[in-house]
Amino acid sequence: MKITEAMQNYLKTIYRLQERDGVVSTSSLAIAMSVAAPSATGMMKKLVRYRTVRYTRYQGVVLTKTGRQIALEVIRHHRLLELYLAASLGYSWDAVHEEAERLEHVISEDFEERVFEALGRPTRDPHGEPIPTREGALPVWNHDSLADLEPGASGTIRQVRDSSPDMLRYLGARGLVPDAVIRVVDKAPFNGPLTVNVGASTHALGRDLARHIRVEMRPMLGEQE
Amino acid sequence: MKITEAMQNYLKTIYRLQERDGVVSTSSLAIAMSVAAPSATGMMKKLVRYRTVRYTRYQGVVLTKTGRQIALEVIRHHRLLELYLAASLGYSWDAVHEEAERLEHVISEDFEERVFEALGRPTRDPHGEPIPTREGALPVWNHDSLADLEPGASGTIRQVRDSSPDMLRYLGARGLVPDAVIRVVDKAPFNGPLTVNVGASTHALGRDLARHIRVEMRPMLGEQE
DNA sequence: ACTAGAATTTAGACATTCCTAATCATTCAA
DNA sequence: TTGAATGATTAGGAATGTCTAAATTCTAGT
Ligand SMILES: [Mn+2]
Ligand SMILES: [Mn+2]
Ligand SMILES: [Mn+2]
Ligand SMILES: [Mn+2]
Repeated sequence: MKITEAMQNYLKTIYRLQERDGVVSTSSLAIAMSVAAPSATGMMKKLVRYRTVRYTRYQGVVLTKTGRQIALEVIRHHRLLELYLAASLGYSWDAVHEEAERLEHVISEDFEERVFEALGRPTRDPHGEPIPTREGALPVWNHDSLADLEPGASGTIRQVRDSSPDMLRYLGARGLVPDAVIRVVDKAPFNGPLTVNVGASTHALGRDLARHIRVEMRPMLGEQE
Repeated sequence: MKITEAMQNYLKTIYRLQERDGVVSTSSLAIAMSVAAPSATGMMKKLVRYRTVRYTRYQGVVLTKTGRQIALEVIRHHRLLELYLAASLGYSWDAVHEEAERLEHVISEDFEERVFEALGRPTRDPHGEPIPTREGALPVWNHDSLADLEPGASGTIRQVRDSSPDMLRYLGARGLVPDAVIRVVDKAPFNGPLTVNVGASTHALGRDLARHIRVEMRPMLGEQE
């Protein structure tokens, strides 16, 4: 009754898709996992045997409580590792994901605990994502997407959502990282770019980029009428 | 043409047995790998296709140059990881092996390099075993087994050879670790225990234990007649 | 309500790595 | 020199995780 690495990856992916879509379809899962649809169907049957998902033919899957716990355990490993690689081994934030993706399945609980303590019991990873607790609790934040802010709005970047290393490098070079204070100067119409202020500099950001950035808004001054 | 984790483990084990025995028999390999003999035979055929071993039916195997390089690469990962776990995460020397055994197959060359530098380009692991260089060079030391020393002999412990966590804990608690200075006080006959001096204390060690300890002898005083 | 097209599942296959049972080769001792 | 014991290989099969091709089910548009 061992949870294999493949099973862990499916559970982790189902967790992510379920957050986004509710019930998870076989095809969306297959695409997210980069496998053919029948592979996903086959794995669903296996995950049912392990009581980690509820699955109805042609109707998609959702995680059981057990499945969610396993997913969160793997996500905890992943995010602790990302932070450890960045903080203790000097990895850049665009390089941590790939390495953590393989390590997450092989570290022991002892390793997890030592890293957790070495990092000072952190709660967020280098991209600002919350780190699940040992008990599998995960704070749900609902920050605004930078793409939804209007000119004049300002706040603090809280998360830069999973994106390509290239995009992360681009954003990082411009100071668009968690905890940076940001202000929207302008927002061009027709899905045009946002002009934003970060620190001393100003940047034009396409909507695709802006959508990946989550901001905790500061209440706007002079809006209290 | 990917070298799988199973292949890496076989190559590593063949390397170790070849150092000890020369040509490696299927059965000794199977025992060392904790698999049935047919599994070892099957893997030999596969390793031949990858040109990592030379194998003649009923005659055993030896590594090719390629096979040896791969084995040393994995051993480098293993020993760097053992040292890193001990030095940077506070693992005790009896716990590092198990964790390194799984991590060694999944770390990147980048991770290897960063750990190597973080540790100050080390040359020996927590058990005193030499760490192969990036290029796959490995110094061959020929230290004496503590079991072979005679009363009066003294020297420095250089290696404590692969043994059980229990044994390592026992030896560690008594200061019998690499770089410790040791002197043989007495050696009981009939395969009896050795009485040794380490630091300020004296211990009686059975031959089985003593065989695992490798010592660099100091030339004995007053032996120059 | 039908039906075409999309989504999903089933069928069958392959690569890995391991196993047990049976067969074959080697070796050593009489 | 021969045959029994030991060691090694072959034969056949299971589990895992993937694939393509074919069949099935669902869903929307008419
Ligand atoms: Mn854990
Ligand atoms: Mn992350
Ligand atoms: Mn390496
Ligand atoms: Mn070691």
